[in-house]
Amino acid sequence: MAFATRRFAENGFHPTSVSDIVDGIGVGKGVFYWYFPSKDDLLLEILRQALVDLRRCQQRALRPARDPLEGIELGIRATLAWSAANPEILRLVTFGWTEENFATALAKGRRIGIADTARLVRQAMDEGLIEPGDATMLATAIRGVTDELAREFVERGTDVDHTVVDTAVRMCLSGLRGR
Amino acid sequence: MAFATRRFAENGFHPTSVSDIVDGIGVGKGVFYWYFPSKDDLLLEILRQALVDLRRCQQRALRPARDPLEGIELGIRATLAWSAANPEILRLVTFGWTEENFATALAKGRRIGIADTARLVRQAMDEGLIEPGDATMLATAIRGVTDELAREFVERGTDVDHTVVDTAVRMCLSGLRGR
DNA sequence: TCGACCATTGACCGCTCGGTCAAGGGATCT
DNA sequence: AGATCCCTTGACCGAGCGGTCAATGGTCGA
Repeated sequence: MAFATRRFAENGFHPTSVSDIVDGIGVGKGVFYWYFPSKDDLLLEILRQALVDLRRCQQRALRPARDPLEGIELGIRATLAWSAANPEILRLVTFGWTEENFATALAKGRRIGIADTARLVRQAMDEGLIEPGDATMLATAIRGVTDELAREFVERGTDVDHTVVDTAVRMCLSGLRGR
Repeated sequence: MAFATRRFAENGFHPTSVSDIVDGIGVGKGVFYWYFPSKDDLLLEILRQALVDLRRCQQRALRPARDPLEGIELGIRATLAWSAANPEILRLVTFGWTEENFATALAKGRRIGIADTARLVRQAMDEGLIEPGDATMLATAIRGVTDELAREFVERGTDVDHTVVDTAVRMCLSGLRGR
């Protein structure tokens, strides 16, 4: 799976053949189909595991938060750190959105992620930390900032340094606090 | 090109064959290769035209702006309106990022778009409307908000109503104005 | 020592793909 | 009428794909 992830990310999913993968790791083709029912299922499995891993990272990261806004901040930082550490996965996710059977799996993960954030946003509203509003939409916007910055810096090959992370955090938090 | 755009968006680029396209519009295969050197070039051409069209829309939209921040706002609104009007293109763009020869074309368009925004941000800094900072990075974050919200609503099939646009605008502007 | 069984091999299959090209309209000009 | 040129056709091609499977190690319990 690690090797396939790398190849898919470098070459694209369709242009990378099953033969490429098995030849690359020096095994026969049969062994691939012994462990995976199809090439599509391989990618699905890679995506599923990645989403689970990301969410676990986020949850672990925001545990020490003392209030919802700090939780959001820690979540953003964790997401960016994870993205920086898994650039290949990001490319696969991007591709996944362009074909239906992968997109449905991703949509599930995204709904979950946004719901996680929205819960924190709603808490912040309840505690009077920010003005009331559509929590889900705000959570979507936050995801937008983090996703795009992550994508940008993965692409540029730059390490995600503090400046970027701080920008993302500041934009999201002051965006939440409203005009 | 219109038909191919639709098919690519629905089915994915690789799963849609040239035969699908020419059969779909009722012409022979030869006529395709008379007008396009290859299937890849067709997609490249679609993307190139789309990026040009988007930029033209943005430029036209922000002409009546009286100050840089208003320019940014009008640009965001124009981008979201265009995205809502061209959902298929958005899918193709997403796919394009996953394969190198399309990604390079897109990267060029993105650099241009971010530079356009960054110029406005820098102007706003010079005029003292917002605090100084890294204009390009802020422009990147703005693009993140708009892209993601656009993608979200295109996907949900919902029309982009005023609430969404206003949220995007508010997040970006108050994000710019800083803490 | 000998099956039983899990894991592995890679030649092979049918199929579809992107791309080619000889042949054939059908305007337009001479 | 004939020649020229532009556009169009669709049968055809080699290549490479995802996926199969009979054959074959290699390991371990009896």
